[in-house]
Amino acid sequence: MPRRRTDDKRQRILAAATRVFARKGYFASRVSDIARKAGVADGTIYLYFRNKDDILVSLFDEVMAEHIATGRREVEALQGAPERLRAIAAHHLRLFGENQDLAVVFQVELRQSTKFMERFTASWFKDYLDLLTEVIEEGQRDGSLRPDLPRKLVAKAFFGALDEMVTSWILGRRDYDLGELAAPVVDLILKGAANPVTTVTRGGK
Amino acid sequence: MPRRRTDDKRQRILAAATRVFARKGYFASRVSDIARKAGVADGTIYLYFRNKDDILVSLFDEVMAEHIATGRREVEALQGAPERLRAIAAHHLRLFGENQDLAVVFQVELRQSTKFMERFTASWFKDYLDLLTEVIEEGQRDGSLRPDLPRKLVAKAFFGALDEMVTSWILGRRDYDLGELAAPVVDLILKGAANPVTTVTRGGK
Amino acid sequence: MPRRRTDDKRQRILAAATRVFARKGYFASRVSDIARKAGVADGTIYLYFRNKDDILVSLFDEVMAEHIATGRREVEALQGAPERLRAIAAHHLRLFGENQDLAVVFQVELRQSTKFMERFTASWFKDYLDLLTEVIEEGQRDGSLRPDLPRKLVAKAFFGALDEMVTSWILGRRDYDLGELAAPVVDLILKGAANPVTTVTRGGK
Amino acid sequence: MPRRRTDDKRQRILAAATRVFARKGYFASRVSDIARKAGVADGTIYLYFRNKDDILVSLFDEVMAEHIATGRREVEALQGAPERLRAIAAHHLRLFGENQDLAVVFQVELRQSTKFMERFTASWFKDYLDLLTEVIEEGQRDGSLRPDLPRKLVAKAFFGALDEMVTSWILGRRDYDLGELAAPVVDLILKGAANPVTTVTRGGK
DNA sequence: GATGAATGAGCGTTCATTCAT
DNA sequence: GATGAATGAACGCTCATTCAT
Repeated sequence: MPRRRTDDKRQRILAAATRVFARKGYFASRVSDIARKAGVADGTIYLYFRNKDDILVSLFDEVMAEHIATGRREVEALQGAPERLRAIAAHHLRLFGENQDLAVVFQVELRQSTKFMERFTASWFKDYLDLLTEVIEEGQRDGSLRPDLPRKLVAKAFFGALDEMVTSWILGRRDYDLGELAAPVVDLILKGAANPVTTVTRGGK
Repeated sequence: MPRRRTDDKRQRILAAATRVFARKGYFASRVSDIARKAGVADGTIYLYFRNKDDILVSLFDEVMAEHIATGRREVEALQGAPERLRAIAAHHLRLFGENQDLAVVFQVELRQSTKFMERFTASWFKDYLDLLTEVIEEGQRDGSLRPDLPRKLVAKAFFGALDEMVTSWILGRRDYDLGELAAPVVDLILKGAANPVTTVTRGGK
Repeated sequence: MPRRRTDDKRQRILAAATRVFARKGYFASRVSDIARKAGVADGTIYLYFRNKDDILVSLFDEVMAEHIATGRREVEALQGAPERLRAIAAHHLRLFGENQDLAVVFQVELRQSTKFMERFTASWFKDYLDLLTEVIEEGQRDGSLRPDLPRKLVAKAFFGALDEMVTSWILGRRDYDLGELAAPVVDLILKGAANPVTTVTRGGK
Repeated sequence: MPRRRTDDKRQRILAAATRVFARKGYFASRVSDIARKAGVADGTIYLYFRNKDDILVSLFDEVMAEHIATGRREVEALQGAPERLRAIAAHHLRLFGENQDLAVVFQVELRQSTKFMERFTASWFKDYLDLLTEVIEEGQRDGSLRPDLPRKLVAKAFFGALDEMVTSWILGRRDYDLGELAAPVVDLILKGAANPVTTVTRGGK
């Protein structure tokens, strides 16, 4: 067995875990299933991860760290809250639409227990919400967004809407392109579902 | 210990299960924990439920059946999509705000596996989404809602926003009233986050 | 529910137990299965039997007591060991051939444990063997049977041969008449499998 | 405790199981009893056997495979059906006389359910009966055995007689040598229990 | 570093038996 | 006598983790 540069093995284990968790669920997945799929011995897993939980947590931390960073970079390259929210939504939906196993793990398996949920809330979710809140705050400051809505609430609602798109898609037939929902979702969140014509007409009087 | 006859026992088991699941998580909860809390013998649980899964599923089915029915009744008593959406949001947030253990079970424990998720998606969630979709459809027909947005997408986004309010609240300090978020969430979904002033500015000449 | 003369119930339970044990095996049979088949409540069983074991043991004791008595009576009506052994064999094979459930219980279920085996050895089997031994002893005394074979051994071999006929039949397709094996088995035990012609012819020369 | 590698462990488990099953009976024996006696952890049992049933079945299959092979070899080294039947009987009785725990398992525990019985009938018992039937057939062909008796019936009666010797011995005080019964049993089966002198004399007159 | 055999704690579920009615 | 709801002890098996090699 050739000694590859370490860490190739770590990646193989994470990739294997993503598939196995997505297909069988976290609890039903055996550490030995992951080991087999990764082509390593059971014990080897424990050279790279503290325990089974740590695999799930690491999987999540590493994937998310990268994608948040990317998201933040993209956002900084754009001007205006609407444009930025559009970019974030597109990024979010594309990420999961293109990595279905990851989506399942993220939308379902990661939410097994308050233990994971709290961890995820405290780390990645907080960062993500902060990013959204900053964008919204800026939008409120520059007048593109209504100043009377609580920023955090808007951020959560925006996330909730995106999150539900992903979950629905995961649990359904997945026979449409998840990424294409970005535009209408952002449109809804920005302009609202109410008919402006009516309002404007009346107001225009 | 007296040999009771009927199914106040069933209710006691469900109530005990709600507490135990909420505090320890579904997997970490032992059937014997539930039995002890309900004041019955372990075996008695199996006179009322097929197995541990069945407790969770029944818990969910029974609570939700009632609350959907209530929701639908409330909706029918009101006129206009905006009013109705407001009622649904208030109902949704109040339900979980007032039953925190139930909220934890519903937001976290029930979503831990695709098995439960799919069940929940196919039954209660479908009904709920249908209710929302009908309300939205009516709103589009009577002109109160924009006709250019896909109804299902609006329904999902609306649900997602509410769902996220509950989850955030559950995982946070719960130091505010969940029910009071109904108004701003509905306001956001109806009017949007974008600043109508911009539009008005043009009109404001 | 009419109060039949007691003991009809006991018989119904025993009959039900015979069927249930034969079909599912003693261990896999539930007391509640027997109760259902007998048309009584679970608890009622315990008014007639001490416990599950006691059902099997009673079943066995009662059936066997009768059949040994019958056997003994038949034997006493006949003259000569050969005739008597023929009658016993016919009786034995007919009993089980005509009561297949009983045969299964007797050949298989009753032999589950040394506990049952020892009980059965000490009671019915001992009586049966005594009967056989007496018949053989008489045969040896009156010159119809070889005096040089240990009586008990002949009795056991005779029983073993019959027992194996029943067991084979039970486990096989049961597509022949068990009772018809009585004649050849007795013929074998009496005259032996060796070819007498050869011996006699040569010796007769 | 050192981590051994191979399957002296398997043998230790089988040996332990034989003792435990013989002493407590199959059902009353706990997997943990076997593990303790074998000096391994409970879980280790399941590295070598599928489940508790598999231990019993394997025990049986492995022991019997060897002994049938030995029996067949012995038979082939001898001439004439009588000689061969004598060898088989001696072998059979010696095997169990010298392995009392095995005898108990074989005569009692293995016969506790039609499940095991059918398995045993279909495999080892069939082979054994085939061996006997072949020997008998040859004897009928070469004139040493009566041609008018059904071969299979003789084989079964022979087996039944031996089997009963073992069972009686097991359930009794075991205060005689089981192997020494081979000669009289074979003598009985070959020459019969009837008094030939009487018959021949009278008939010869 | 890598292996994988061994470990043993842990638990859902069954079902014979009891006993208040 | 009869019922059947309730009891709770009992156990086979799994699998995350360890560690001698």
